[in-house]
Amino acid sequence: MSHKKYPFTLNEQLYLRDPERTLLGKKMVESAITLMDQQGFEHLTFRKLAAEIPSTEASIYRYFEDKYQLLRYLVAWYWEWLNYRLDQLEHIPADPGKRLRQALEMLANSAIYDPFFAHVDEAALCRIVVRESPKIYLTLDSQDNQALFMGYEKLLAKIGAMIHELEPNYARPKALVSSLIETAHRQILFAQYMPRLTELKIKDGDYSEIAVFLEQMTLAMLKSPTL
Amino acid sequence: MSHKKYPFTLNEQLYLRDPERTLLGKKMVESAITLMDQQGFEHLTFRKLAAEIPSTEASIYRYFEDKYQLLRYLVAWYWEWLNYRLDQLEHIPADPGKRLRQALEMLANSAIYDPFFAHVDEAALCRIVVRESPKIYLTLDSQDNQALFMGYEKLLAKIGAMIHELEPNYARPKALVSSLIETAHRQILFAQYMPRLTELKIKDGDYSEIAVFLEQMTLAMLKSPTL
Amino acid sequence: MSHKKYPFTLNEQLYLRDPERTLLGKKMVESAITLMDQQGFEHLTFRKLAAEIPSTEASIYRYFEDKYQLLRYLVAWYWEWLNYRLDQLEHIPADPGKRLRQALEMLANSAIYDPFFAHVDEAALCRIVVRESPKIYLTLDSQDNQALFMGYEKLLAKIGAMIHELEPNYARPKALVSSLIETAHRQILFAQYMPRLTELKIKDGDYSEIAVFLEQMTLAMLKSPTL
Amino acid sequence: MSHKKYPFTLNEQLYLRDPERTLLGKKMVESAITLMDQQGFEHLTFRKLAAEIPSTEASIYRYFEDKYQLLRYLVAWYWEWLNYRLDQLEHIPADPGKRLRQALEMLANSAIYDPFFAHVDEAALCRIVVRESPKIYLTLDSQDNQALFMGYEKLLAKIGAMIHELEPNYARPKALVSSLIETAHRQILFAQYMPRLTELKIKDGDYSEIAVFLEQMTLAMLKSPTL
DNA sequence: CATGAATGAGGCTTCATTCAT
DNA sequence: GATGAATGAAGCCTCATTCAT
Repeated sequence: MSHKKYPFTLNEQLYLRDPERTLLGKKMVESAITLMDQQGFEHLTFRKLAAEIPSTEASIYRYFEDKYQLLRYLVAWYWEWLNYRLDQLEHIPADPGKRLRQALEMLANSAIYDPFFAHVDEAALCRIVVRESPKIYLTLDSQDNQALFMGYEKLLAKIGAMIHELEPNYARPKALVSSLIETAHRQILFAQYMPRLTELKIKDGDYSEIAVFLEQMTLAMLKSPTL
Repeated sequence: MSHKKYPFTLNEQLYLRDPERTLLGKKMVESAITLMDQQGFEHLTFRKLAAEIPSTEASIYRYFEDKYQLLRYLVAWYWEWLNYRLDQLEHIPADPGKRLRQALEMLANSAIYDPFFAHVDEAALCRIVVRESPKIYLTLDSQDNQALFMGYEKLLAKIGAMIHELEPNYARPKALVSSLIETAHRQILFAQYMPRLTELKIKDGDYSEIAVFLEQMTLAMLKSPTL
Repeated sequence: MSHKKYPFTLNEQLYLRDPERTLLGKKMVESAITLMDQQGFEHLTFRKLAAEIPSTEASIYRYFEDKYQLLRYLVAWYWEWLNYRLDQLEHIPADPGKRLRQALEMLANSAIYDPFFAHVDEAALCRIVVRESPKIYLTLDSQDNQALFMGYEKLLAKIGAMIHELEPNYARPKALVSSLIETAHRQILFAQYMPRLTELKIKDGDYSEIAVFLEQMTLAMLKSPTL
Repeated sequence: MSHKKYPFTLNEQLYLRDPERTLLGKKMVESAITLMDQQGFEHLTFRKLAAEIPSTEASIYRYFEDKYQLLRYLVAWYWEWLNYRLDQLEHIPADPGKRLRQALEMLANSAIYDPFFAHVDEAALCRIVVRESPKIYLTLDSQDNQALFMGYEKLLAKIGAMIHELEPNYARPKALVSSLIETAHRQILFAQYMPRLTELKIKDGDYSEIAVFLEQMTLAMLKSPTL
């Protein structure tokens, strides 16, 4: 397990000891996701995490400075994972419109389990990112900021490039793609927990209504004359 | 001050004693907004809040069960305030398109100070809503949920009705309006704190780029054939 | 109600304002018994009591200095009530042995509701006395002590006199009667909550096994040569 | 000290970390007994206990869940200690009557210091048991109950067996022995703090009057025909 | 490298009491 | 005489972190 090549790497600022390199570290990540998802980041403590693993608080301190670094690690992991999935798609040759549509579909499915990473519950991780990341944005110093949003920026760049292929003159690709990403997250959240705030539905793990909404928004914006 | 008619009322579930009815209560709201904005909800404690007012923890507990209820109060206040502002706009007779444009402009300006409520720093409150509300969504039982999102739903209904006037056949007004609201919040956040994630800029309190982006998105969606 | 002649009076040290003289006062006594029985004296507070009545903390302070005085009031009330019941029995002329037996039976039934005092749940009050009175014994200064145990001493004197009639030479009537009283309390407690500590049973409110045990103990002691 | 074999063990439900195994734990027990005896269980707090040791509240919480578990620990310790003392007596071969008399004498002396347990003030502990245990009886769920009263039950069984040797047909040995135990406690209490409730006296640590009273009660009951 | 133990600081909440009406 | 509001002090408990093994 620890010998399998890991398909992406995270900045060293995001941990003290790389949790992917030991079994104990992987359990930390796994349990941290479970606990944060269930109780919220605010109520996570190293004591509870240690009890869940089970291990000791002191052991966790060897891997992460504090729970904030652990959260940053998870959020950064999430963005890198989306990039990794996007890269997988690009192996498939296709016309620009189809590739963009696939990318949007992937965003709509951003809460879906990836068996390649056995110890990560991506659906739970996505909920964590949705809930907690706005808070991180406003707390960070620029150092941490860099490490965290490299993944987000790469994503904007890649999907922005697809847009450029389709509509070379579109003026605000980053604003559009970041809106698409955030809209995907929000509409998934609303569909699942506050159905009175949207008409979109998720039925039995089928996110196609979300995907269609994103596609519609994208196409409309690209055709629309920039005001 | 206490005789001035308050233009909207909040559900009784949102407090123990109505903070609008006493000077002490208003100070609580004012200081809570300041502290939450500066340190984040997680780091707010009634002890710190009491020190800021200044008063005592025990006094605050007479008004709010805990800091979670206080946060729910603030978020609900925010949505009711947006409704109130929207109602102000509607007094002005205008053609449907112009009224919708005014509504979107108001959303783009949702972080702007309203002198009518002297003790509320709306810009700070908006940041709080952006940062903390996703967390509330996932923590609530349905009781609290109701009280909290009545304001949000009313907003969707009102702007939805404007859309209906312009485009009676549009199929997903709630999904569209909730996306517009959330996009407004996000783009404001990105423009201010993570400028590498969007091209939109806010210059000297001028939110017009945000407003234009929202209008463009709206018009594009309404013209676009529903897929 | 407040005009009905009260059949016994309590020392003025036991209250600030006589609770028997107002409806509010009676509710205090009634609710205090309920709460102390259910949650224990330690967890009783004037706030909870006020909420139960319902009234305010400040009102209760008009009647009792603090919860300790309230407890002393209740315990003293209990002993006076037992005296009152004993006096009722003595109205019935009977032979000494029968009268003593009736007294013991009354002790065995000390947890039984007396409809004359509508606002007092004697069974609950008895549990309170059993649970809390040992604590009072060791906390009191002699002033309070006097007021509290007058009732207990009168009871010892009365039943001691009956014993004297039967067995004029018995040397330790107070030790015997106080043991009987305490044994009654304890065996009732054990029968109800810790049945593995005694063979005695209480079936459907029938305390006769307890009564028989007390009678047996009394008779045996009186016949036995004092060592 | 930690190597000396401890002559009895307490159920694991009665603590989080065994206080007998560390110096800090022993100090907790010692100081808890002192404070509870002086101020009463109700006024004991982990803060005060920590100050007395001296240590911190957090450290105490590693040993005991709360002060209720600490009280349960002490009460259970007390009953196990009586059993231990009874077992010591039984090493001495003797005729049944003499052994029973020795057992009763031990009960009458249940407040006497045992130098084997240097950190336990048994006289204080006995007062605590007398004052506080009735309260525990009525608060317990059955789980805790089991752990607490195993010691009491064992005591009843052992002394009950002695009675059986003397009077094989006696019908209610548990009721008798539990009454003897409780009478011992009560008469000691009365003799020391409320001398007007009993003729029995304790002079200079001489509990023989109590012992004689218990013996008399026992013999009388055993000779008495069961009603 | 991992663990068991300890603890200063601070979180959340309630209490007991008083004051003004 | 009764009530509503306010508050200093203290309750209970957990956290974040360090140290020694």
